[in-house]
Amino acid sequence: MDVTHIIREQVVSAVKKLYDATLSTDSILLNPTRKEFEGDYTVVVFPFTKAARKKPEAIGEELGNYLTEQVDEISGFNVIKGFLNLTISDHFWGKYLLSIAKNPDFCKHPATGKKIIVEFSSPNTNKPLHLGHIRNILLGWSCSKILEANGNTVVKTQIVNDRGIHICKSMVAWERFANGETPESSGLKGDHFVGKYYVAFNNEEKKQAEGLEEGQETEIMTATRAMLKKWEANDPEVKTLWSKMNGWVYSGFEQTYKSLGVHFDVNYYESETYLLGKGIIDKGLEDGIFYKKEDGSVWIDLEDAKLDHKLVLRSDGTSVYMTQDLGTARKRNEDHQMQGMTYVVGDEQNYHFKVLFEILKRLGEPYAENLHHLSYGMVGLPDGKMKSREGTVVDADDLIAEVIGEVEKDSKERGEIEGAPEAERREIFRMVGLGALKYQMLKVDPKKGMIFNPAESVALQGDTGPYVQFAYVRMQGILRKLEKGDNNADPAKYTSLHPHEKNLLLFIQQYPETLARAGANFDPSEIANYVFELASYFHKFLHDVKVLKAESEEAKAFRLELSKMVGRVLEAAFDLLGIEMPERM
RNA sequence: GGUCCAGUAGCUCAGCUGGAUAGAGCAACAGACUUCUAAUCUGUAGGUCCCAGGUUCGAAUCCUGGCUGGAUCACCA
Repeated sequence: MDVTHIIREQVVSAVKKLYDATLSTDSILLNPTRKEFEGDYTVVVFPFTKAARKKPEAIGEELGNYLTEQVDEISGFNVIKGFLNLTISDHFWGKYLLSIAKNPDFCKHPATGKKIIVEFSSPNTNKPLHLGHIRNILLGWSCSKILEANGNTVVKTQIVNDRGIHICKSMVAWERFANGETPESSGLKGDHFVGKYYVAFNNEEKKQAEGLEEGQETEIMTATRAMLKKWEANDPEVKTLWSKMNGWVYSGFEQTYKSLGVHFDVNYYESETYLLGKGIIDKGLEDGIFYKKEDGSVWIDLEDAKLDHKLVLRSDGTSVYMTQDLGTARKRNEDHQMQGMTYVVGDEQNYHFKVLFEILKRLGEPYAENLHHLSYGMVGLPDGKMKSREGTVVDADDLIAEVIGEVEKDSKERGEIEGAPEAERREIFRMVGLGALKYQMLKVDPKKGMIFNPAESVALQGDTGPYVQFAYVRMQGILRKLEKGDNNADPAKYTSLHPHEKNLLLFIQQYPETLARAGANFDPSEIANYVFELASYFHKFLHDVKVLKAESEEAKAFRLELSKMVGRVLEAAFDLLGIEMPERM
């Protein structure tokens, strides 16, 4: 039983008895006591002054006396100004530790029965993934894991932007310049290979544009438009080329996803969804949700939601982005019967998603009350934005390789795992490198823009992924050294807790609510910040307290159990960030 | 111009629904490995929480107005 619930309930009944005022348990302000004061939990008593008609200090004294007498778990208190600091008795903690250690579900919440679709990544098929995609993918993956840990069923999906003028550009360039070259023959990864021809297109177009009047179209661009027309007319030759080149890109993406440790449950392709949604418009017109202008275009009036008027169908009857998204949402509901959907998309589309959600609501879609746009800020480089034209794009595969290489170099200097087999060492470099990269990307609040410095590669000390992994590794090291069957002592008999030990338990106790909050806010950074703090308390604990050479068998049993529990929470929390834990490093 | 978001230490960032003397990490400086892995720990130094008002016992946090930066407001996707 979480001791904060006990305190809340007891404060409510104390206030009722002493001052005859009725409060709800969640209106009680209860915080962990700040480090500079004595105590474990602090009740803020200012809010009771009205009902009690007494000074805050007097209320604190009365409440403190009442609670210490009535509540077994509370062993003492002190009052400073309007703050009542309560001390939890040491014998509570041993019992608490055993109870959570026995609970296999401590790190997750019970099932909600809800199914939620999470859409992320959603790449174009004309160039490789870059740093911006990495943030998107990691956020999407982590958000999915967090929603799952909060008891939801999650369907991970991406919508692949596989049609349109951009892919035709690569196709035209390949036809003209490749001489039949393929990823296999060139030794290039498929997405990089196609990206190369996208660049070739841009170079050629630039060349052709020289000497042309402003507004005049280049020959290669005209050819590209013609190809798009053929694609739309289902020209078999064009479609074959299109499938071939997209196939190359997909196999490249697959590799990148694999090295990031992510996958999708379902893929949607824009080539299959871009015509959806028109039926919704027709029905919405009948129901008066949309209106038609004289030129035949269809709009929705969202002024009462402060969103202005928005086009949903062109005058020539063709779809816009919004039409397609409406159709895709409905199709997903037909496919999966979900209770909600989360879109991981950059914050430049905030307006689009506000409008989309508002329209879905007005259409009465059953999942419309549970839609969320996980909006994230752009990833910037220290010297400005990433611009593909200026070649300042940070390639995803390069970055991953660089980070792992950096870890390898660093690890060799340390020499700690030099004796391990080559395969195991490579696996460790991979886990630690990705851990560093993922943690760095996920620890900042998604909605804020972030600066990423690839030149400094990725930090390995301090507030980093490896710092947390190292805490886990140290725990594993203790378990390895533990001699089997030499300790039958009861951890609950250990009742003179070191401040670090109490601190760890107090903090572990906060994990469930942290998880719930991260889920409610769709915010992996809350998990990252939590896990860093937990690791930091554990490192301090290991520095000051001996586990294997504890002063008593009870102390040793308690510390082992505590260390294992810390390890469990660290591992579970890092799993939510998509980061693996090495056994040694 | 309208809307949305951000502004906290030299740098990168925490700070939850208003609570005590605003916190970490990096970088700098000074220390701690015959000890369960020093990818660790301890200390020093570093602040006009963008500005000005307001709300109240109390504001980095809420409200109003401004300043700065970003995004967006297409019959583009």
